[in-house]
Amino acid sequence: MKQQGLTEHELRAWRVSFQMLELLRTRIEQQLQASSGLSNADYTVLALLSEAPDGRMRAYELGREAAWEKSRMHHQLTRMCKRGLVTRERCGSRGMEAVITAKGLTALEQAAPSHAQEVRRLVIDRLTPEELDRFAGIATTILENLRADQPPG
Amino acid sequence: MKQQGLTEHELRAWRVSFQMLELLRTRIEQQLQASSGLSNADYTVLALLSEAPDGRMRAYELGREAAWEKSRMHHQLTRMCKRGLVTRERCGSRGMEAVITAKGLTALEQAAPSHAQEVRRLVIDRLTPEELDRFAGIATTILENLRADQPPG
DNA sequence: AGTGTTGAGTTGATGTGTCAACTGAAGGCT
DNA sequence: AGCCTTCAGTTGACACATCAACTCAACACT
Repeated sequence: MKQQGLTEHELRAWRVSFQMLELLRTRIEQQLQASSGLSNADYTVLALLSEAPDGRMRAYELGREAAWEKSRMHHQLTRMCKRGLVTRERCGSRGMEAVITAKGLTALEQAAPSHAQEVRRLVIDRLTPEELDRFAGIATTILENLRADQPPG
Repeated sequence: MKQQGLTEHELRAWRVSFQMLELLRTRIEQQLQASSGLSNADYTVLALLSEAPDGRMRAYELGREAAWEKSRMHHQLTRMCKRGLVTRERCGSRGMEAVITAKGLTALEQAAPSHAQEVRRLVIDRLTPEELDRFAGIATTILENLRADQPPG
């Protein structure tokens, strides 16, 4: 288990990448919050539900799709229930379904255009189509590796 | 202010990139936390301080370097003070300096190798040198744009 | 029947991040 | 002098994320 540090070059590449991630994340979050009162987490859940048949999905499926821990999803759904964006329904003996409400759907539809515009403004329009494709390709490579990887060997 | 939605292609590129970011962030965080008890935020602050002359830096400078809000930095330093990783010192009449402690430096040095190894394992070793450079280049482009951009017009 | 395991969901404690509102010194302006 | 603005820092409330521990039904095994 040798652990070689990073070279200067690699360290710089990593830091700029990581800081970009962080800053991009907070900007997207702020824009969403300010324009629609939804958090990124809210938006993710609403988008997943809105694309599912009947706007309903099992909690564990939501967790799998979003790559979230189950308790994170639980707390999130609790908060969203309180605000009337989704409801919970029993499903079989050991299951729970989340269902998007009319209010949730409205909120999503109201938030979507400016969210898309912000993504475009901050990322997509800054890159050539080739750069975007390369970026997505690299992201896919890393993501697949992350998914195939058990957290602490 | 027309707001064109994203194409299917762009949406997929965005989603895979965003999810990669999220998952990478949590994995790095977990590895750090498990191996050394430091959070990513702790590590960032300690790394910045350790590279500064005398291991000390003004709070607002730390905030600027890390691209954090001032209250985020304040809360973070408060928590780190409580754990003995840094101390605070008055600096002039309206200033505050954060100083890394021996304990903080030890924690950083102990955490660094396995952190670097994890970054290498999850990202750097998955990409060819050309891919890493392209990735860093794209990140730089986006980061510069983010920095030059006032949040909401 | 009894035992053990797995999987979905829940809970509470704690740590982390954001926002708005505040203090208090410095500096500018008339 | 008086007033205004800016800047660094502080505070408290709240939202969000993570972890460990728990419930309870389903399933497997003997």
